Amino acid sequence: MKLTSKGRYAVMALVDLARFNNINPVSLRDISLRQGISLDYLEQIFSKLKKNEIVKSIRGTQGGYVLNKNPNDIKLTNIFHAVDEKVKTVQCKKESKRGCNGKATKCITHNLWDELEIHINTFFENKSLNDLLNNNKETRV
Amino acid sequence: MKLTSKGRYAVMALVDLARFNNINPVSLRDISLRQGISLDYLEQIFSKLKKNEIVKSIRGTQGGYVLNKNPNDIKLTNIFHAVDEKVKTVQCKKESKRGCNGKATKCITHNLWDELEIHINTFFENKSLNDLLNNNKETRV
DNA sequence: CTAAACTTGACCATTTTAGTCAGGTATGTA
DNA sequence: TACATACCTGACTAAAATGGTCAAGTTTAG
Repeated sequence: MKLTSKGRYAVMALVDLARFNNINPVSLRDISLRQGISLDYLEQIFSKLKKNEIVKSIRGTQGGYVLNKNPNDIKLTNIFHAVDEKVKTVQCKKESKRGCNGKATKCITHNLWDELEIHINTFFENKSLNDLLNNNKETRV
Repeated sequence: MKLTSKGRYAVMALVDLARFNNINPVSLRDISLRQGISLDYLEQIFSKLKKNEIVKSIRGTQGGYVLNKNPNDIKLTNIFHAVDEKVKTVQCKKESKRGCNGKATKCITHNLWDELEIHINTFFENKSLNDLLNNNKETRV
């Protein structure tokens, strides 16, 4: 069980973006340099963030990206959802007719995984981009 | 971010085992049939569970596996640890000298991933095999 | 009109996952 | 003692996911 780097990068990039958000659009090139993330990969990620209306793009010279919402209203759960980072514990949910493992009933640990998903998602829903900004200010050396 | 099936199977198999534990050793063959998990794969998993002293094996005809501890003392965290299912959010911890992404400092979201790991691990530490047994009894159809 | 920056989609090497396969070894029972 | 049952071990592998790169655009400020 691990987080993919797509999700990690998305959050890192958005925190970076949020820091400079008030002044100017931020170019992916800058984020790439500051955060050490490949430019091409960032483009894939921001394409998804834009589709999900988390950021807006401004084209042309001096263009870049800006947040499309208040940092307080951007929850981690929104970010992860945008880049297809989902908390998935059970496969069994797919086949709605049959239970898990092709049996007629739910697998004996089904409830557990449901609980776990809720537990993790709760964490993501309560954490906003703004929380991260503050947390980072406090603890930065 | 998802759970691997090795971890899921380990928990499923142990719940199955715990149900019949008081009477006789349970053969992997039976678990395989009841839970729809490949026998060969189960053997890999139980080899690890045994190394971690979660189960004991009894060889020969009528042999099988039994729990090595009270179901109350087997926490999910023990099971996952045994089968190498770990909650991993940050890569950055590996290179202790340098920070994340080869930079000198911690990445700006480092604290977040630490918090998340703790959040998830807490869940696993508080859940025992016994909890699962009871939970399953209540909700089974 | 040109350089900076966004946009899109195809492509790919590596790693992980989720097993299978092919051999064993130990032991209770007939 | 034979043999069936069940554990034991390690090598192997197909398929999927990951973590990107590459190429070829389009848009717009200056």
